[in-house]
Amino acid sequence: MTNSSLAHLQIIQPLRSAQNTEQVVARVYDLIKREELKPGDRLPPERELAKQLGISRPSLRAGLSSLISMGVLQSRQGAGTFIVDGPPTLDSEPLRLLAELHGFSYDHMFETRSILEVGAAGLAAERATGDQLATMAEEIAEMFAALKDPQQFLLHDIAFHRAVAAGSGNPTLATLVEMVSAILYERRRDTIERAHDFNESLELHRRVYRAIRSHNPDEAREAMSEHIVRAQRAFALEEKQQQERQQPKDRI
Amino acid sequence: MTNSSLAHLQIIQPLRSAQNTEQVVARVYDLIKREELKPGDRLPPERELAKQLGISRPSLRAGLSSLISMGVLQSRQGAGTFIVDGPPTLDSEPLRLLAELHGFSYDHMFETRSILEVGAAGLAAERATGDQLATMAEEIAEMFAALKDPQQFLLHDIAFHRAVAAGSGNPTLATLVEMVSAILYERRRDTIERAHDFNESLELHRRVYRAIRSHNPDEAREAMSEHIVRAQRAFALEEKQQQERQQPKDRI
DNA sequence: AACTCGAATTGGTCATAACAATTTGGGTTA
DNA sequence: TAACCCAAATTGTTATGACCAATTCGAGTT
Repeated sequence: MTNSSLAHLQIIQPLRSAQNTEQVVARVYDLIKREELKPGDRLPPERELAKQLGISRPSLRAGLSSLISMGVLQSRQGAGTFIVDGPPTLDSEPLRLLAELHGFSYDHMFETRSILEVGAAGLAAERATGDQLATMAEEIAEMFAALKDPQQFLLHDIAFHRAVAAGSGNPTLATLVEMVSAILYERRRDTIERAHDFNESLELHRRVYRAIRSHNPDEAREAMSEHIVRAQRAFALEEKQQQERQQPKDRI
Repeated sequence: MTNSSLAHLQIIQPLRSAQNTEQVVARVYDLIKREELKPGDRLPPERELAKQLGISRPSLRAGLSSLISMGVLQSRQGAGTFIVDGPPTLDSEPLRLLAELHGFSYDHMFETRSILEVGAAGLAAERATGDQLATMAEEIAEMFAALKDPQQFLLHDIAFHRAVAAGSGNPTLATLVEMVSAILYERRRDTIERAHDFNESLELHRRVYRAIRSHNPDEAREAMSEHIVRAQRAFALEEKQQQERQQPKDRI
């Protein structure tokens, strides 16, 4: 609270990036909006884009770099720069950095994830399409097949939750779910090892699925809430095991 | 669904930005983590940072540009580059671009905002500190004082919601609330004009506040939910008026 | 003691060049 | 003819160096 009392009343800071960077972002924004480009398409080469905008290539690259780190673009040396395709799979860097900067804890992330996913499950119970339900069922089947393979199980776990988020029919919500989950999943991928009770996890997923399929929002919310509480416990356990494995090493 | 079936199973793409950009991000991340730098501090000059990392200035700038657009850093020509201070007031650019890219609608954003803020209100009812409650009360008083001034009213409206989000005791959640709200508020700042019933809005805010103060999570959630539904209606109305004002002009 | 102004600092931009990975197309070969 | 291979073109990646613009800060002046 050292700021002036007006500082935190601002809605959005007027101009944070350099002028040229803003220009590049606006230009890409424009290309997308005019529908000259759609996800998967290739941007004009840097040299040409720079000429179009009347700026130098290093400046252009600063702008593109922003868009890449925000997960809007993706570059492949020799091939080109592309508009990111597929579902809104946001790169989690922004949140990860903010997390570090402000000392977010995993507990807070789980709490947030719970709020988002419980909401998504409720909406999915009202709106999920047949295709989306089929995807959920399919991923559950894959999870069952992967009971002995933690890494594989985790992948289908993710896919299931993604399907639920998509089933909410709300892309904004789905994107936020993705952002928060990505950090947690990535962490978990490193710690997950031995199979604690995946059967229980599978059963909880099934319960969520059944509730959504039978269009019961309250039950879907309740089931998802319960599921995430358990997931958080499993996560905490893995963290603890991880620490115990590392501690002796560090001590020597 | 044109991708291979494995593509959307990836958790996080391994390396999206250029190598040097990654290096810069990692370096700043590191400086923050080692607590050599804290919010508000100034980064070493670009020329020196570039030398430290053994990369060129343009490359360094591409990295810094990413961090600036993610709201982690802020540059002032002649002064230096600083770590953003204050509450996690995330620049909304990332979401705004994704919104454009995937065609998010305002309705979806409101729905998402509702899920987030209802959750935040519930948590705030359990955890809000005396200071945070005082801030909420203060902002409501300011809103009352600004009943005739839409722009001013909106600012204190924002501040109130920010206080509730802070009261949740969950910075992750608060940041997401900020991201989604920023887009909606910014849009509203442009359309808000004549005072439709601000008294009703004020009363709804009071109801939320009372519920939080009396530590009643269910009532807080219910009140916030109701409030946002009304806000969405007001927003839609303003959008409609805005269109009606513009349409005749465009037609001539 | 207050003010002014210019030099130093620092971010913002540009031009050019060289490098690395991918793509593409022509030529070769089976 | 079809498959393969290699070299040239394309395109992103990085570096060097220079100059501009805004801010900062201190020496000099009033």
